[in-house]
Amino acid sequence: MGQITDGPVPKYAQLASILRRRIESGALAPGDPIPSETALEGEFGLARGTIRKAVAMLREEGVIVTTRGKGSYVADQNESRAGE
Amino acid sequence: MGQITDGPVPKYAQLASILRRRIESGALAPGDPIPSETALEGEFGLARGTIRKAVAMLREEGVIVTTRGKGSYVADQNESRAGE
DNA sequence: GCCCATTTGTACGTATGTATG
DNA sequence: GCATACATACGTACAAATGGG
Repeated sequence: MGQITDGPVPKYAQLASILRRRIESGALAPGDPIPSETALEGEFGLARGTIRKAVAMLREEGVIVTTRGKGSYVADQNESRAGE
Repeated sequence: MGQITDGPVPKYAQLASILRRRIESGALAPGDPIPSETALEGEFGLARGTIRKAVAMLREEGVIVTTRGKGSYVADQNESRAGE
């Protein structure tokens, strides 16, 4: 479950989908921290650059908010979402 | 001597080799402190992240022992070494 | 106990090089 | 050429532990 597979869909897009589902399902609630890039590296066996691309997608969607030196957190529902 | 060079060998691996030699040669004896990360930055002109990778290698080899807030020290010879 | 400097630990930001399809 | 993916490397920020005064 939640495994990244080789195929036509880029790994970073797959990871973004997995994290997005965790949030939409409520497994990760607003204010909750997203696993760190290092943790996600270990969990999915991806390079950090790939992790960062996935996280950047969610950030652009307004799903998460990132603070340098601290981490990424699930955004509040009424937070502004780009491109909506 | 002991300089880090550009090339196929990663800088963190080069630094790990240099420190390992200092220990194996006796220049650093069991119980002796390893220079702090800041000191190694200055001595070798490397970023802290690179220093930390080298030190992590030696720690995994069981060559040194690290305590947060104190520093890293040359391990005793009969200290357990992973993967031996 | 409290401050403070030092040191390690953790985390994100950015850039570059290599390899592959 | 371009996007993907990995690895290396440097920079910056925040956090926690240690020890001295």
